[in-house]
Amino acid sequence: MNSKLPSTSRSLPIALIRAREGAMAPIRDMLADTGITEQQWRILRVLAEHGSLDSTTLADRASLLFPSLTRIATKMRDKGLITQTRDEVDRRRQLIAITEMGQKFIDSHANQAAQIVVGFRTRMGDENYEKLLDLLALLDPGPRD
Amino acid sequence: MNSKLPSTSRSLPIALIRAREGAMAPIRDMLADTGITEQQWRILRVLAEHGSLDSTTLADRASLLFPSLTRIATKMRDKGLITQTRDEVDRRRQLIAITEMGQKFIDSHANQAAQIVVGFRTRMGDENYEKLLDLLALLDPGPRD
DNA sequence: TCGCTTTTATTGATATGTTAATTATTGCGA
DNA sequence: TCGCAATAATTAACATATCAATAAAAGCGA
Repeated sequence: MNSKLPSTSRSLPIALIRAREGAMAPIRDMLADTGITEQQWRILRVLAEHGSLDSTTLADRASLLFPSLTRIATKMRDKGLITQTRDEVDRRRQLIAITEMGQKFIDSHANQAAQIVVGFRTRMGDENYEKLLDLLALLDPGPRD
Repeated sequence: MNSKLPSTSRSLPIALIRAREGAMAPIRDMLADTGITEQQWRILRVLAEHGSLDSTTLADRASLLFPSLTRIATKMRDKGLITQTRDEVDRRRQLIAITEMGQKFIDSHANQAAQIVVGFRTRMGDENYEKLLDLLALLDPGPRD
């Protein structure tokens, strides 16, 4: 038999997927009917926090693959949420910044988003919440300068 | 400003995504060039563990949405990895079982997959590993009852 | 400067995620 | 039994994930 393999109920990848579903559900609810997707929300959050960023850094911070970012950014630019400008020094590079409209969207949902976080902290306990973030960081592969 | 929102570097959803990337990377490497995707591997794993299952239960155990399962199952049947049979009592339902070919694929990769798990346990420490699974379970939204 | 390599970004092709609409059965109450 | 709500599965439509291939610009050594 395959007693070598752990039960799928204790499988780390599956546990991570299910946890993500649970963590994202309230945010998904918040974004429903706004026309903003989960990934677009992440991009706006990162830009609001760090200001203008080059594409590579933005993709890393928002945990998106580059090709995904390319396509999402095009849509967000068309919707007026971000701007894309060529780096005049290195014309291969591109700088992405949040627009006033994008910032307004963040502002108008900041309270609700913060409440969602409070909800999880309350539900799990502050200590567990912090511990979980620390343990997850151990699995984090990417370089986060 | 948005000091209400946590830094994206301590964002639970982003941490979960990045952790999943880290956890899946070795499995992705293992499956590369086999023609079996990550999701197909999960389905085979669940079927090998539980035997024949109806679609709804399978989707839940493999953490897949129903429409995704429909498409993936069709491909897996065409490849000879699983079988799909109508429930004769309730013709709406469908039973899915692993084939001998599917089981062989599991068997031929069980050792390698088990080694990957050992690697993570070693890297994080057994105690942390178990603790992480317990904490993730707190976020699990649970089966659709 | 020329040619080659590297880096950055886009595009292509396929698979999956996600919600809504649709179809096929079943179950149930008037 | 008829009609309709509920369930299981599929299909549609769009967005994203993922890897491969390509294009464009920059860097670099002969």
